[in-house]
Amino acid sequence: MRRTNVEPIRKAALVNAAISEIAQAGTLDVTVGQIARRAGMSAALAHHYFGSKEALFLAAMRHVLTVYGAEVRGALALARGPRERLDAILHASFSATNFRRDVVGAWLNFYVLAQTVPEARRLLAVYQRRLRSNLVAALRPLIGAEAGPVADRIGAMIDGVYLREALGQRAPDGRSAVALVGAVVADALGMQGHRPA
Amino acid sequence: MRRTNVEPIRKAALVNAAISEIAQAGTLDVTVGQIARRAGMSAALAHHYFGSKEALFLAAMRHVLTVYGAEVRGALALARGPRERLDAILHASFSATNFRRDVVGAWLNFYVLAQTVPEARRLLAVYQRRLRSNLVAALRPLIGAEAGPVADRIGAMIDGVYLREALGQRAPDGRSAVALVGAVVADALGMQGHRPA
DNA sequence: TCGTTTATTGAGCCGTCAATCAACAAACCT
DNA sequence: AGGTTTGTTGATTGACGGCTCAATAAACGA
Repeated sequence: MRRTNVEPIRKAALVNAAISEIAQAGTLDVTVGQIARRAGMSAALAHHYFGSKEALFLAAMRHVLTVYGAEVRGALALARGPRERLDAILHASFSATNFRRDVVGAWLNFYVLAQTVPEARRLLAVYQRRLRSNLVAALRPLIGAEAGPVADRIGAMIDGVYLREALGQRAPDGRSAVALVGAVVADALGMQGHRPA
Repeated sequence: MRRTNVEPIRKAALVNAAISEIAQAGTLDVTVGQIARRAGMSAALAHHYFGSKEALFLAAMRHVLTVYGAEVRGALALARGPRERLDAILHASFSATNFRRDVVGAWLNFYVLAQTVPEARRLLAVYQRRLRSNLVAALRPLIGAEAGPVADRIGAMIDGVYLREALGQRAPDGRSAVALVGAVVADALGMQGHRPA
């Protein structure tokens, strides 16, 4: 066995470079060469490690989803009670690591990719299912049967805030994003009992 | 002067074809040739009328935004009172013409385009400003100073529902989309007086 | 009829980019 | 040292797509 196993290092560098480049130029214009240069190696090496441009994109997407998932799980583990679980999900979604400009830009491009590439579609579907199930689990003790519909609202809201951030001219602000979604959550919880349906 | 001025006809055909093709393949893979073929003409003619691929994309984007804007204005003209104005905006946003799969797909790609092309960014910014100002105008008589923040929530919610629809496997359902956003609106309006902040 | 304007296209140039390959470099083992 | 595995790249290829252009067809006016 080699002493320095460079493969994972190279792959990680390429994945990070891909995220940045994709966010900046879109999957449309970004070339393997650009990504490789940013990662400090030749285009040939990128092909050597990932085989194809598409495979590299999917790896980048998996990485973003993995990091996000890990952060959510970590925050949930510390939460005591349903309200804290909700807060944990929101804060993880808009944390400094996930709510960065380039990551948000990459997300947007992944959505576009998902319209064509089945594997990308599958990955996004997994993310959405997990998010929904986490939300429902936290909401159920608070509002019972309403948990499903309310989870759908919050989920759409999170995606919407992400989408808008991709276009915003100023740097992403996790705090205000949490406040925005948090208001919807508070409304939905507060309405319990005030209205029949 | 020619009897039949084909130019506007050709341009409209190209714009519609572009929307469909973009939604299906993304701005990445779609070629001018594909769009032109769908519109029933040669790629050379598409270049003749629009000059460049990017100009064609922007024309398609303008068309989508124009149709949407006209529909909102039309619905607002018929509305009596703030509540009906809110409903009018929602229904126009998710009407059968705007909430079609290919149109939603095109929207998504326009967002990506806006990350690189300044003119696309400008167009999206105009759309967002108009939507917000319409929402605020309708909300102000109902909730006063809260109109601004609530409009931001509803706006993000609409975008989020659009985004999710682009990925959904079943056909877009305007009714359920209106219900989703409508619930947030109802919550926000209902909360008036129940909470201090 | 004939020239002029308008509409349209096939062919091709030019550039780009994903992917391949053969060769080189370096670390390791024996 | 010699050989083998691992890491890396420049050069090349093959394909493709945006865009141009010269040429054709058709509609019109005089």
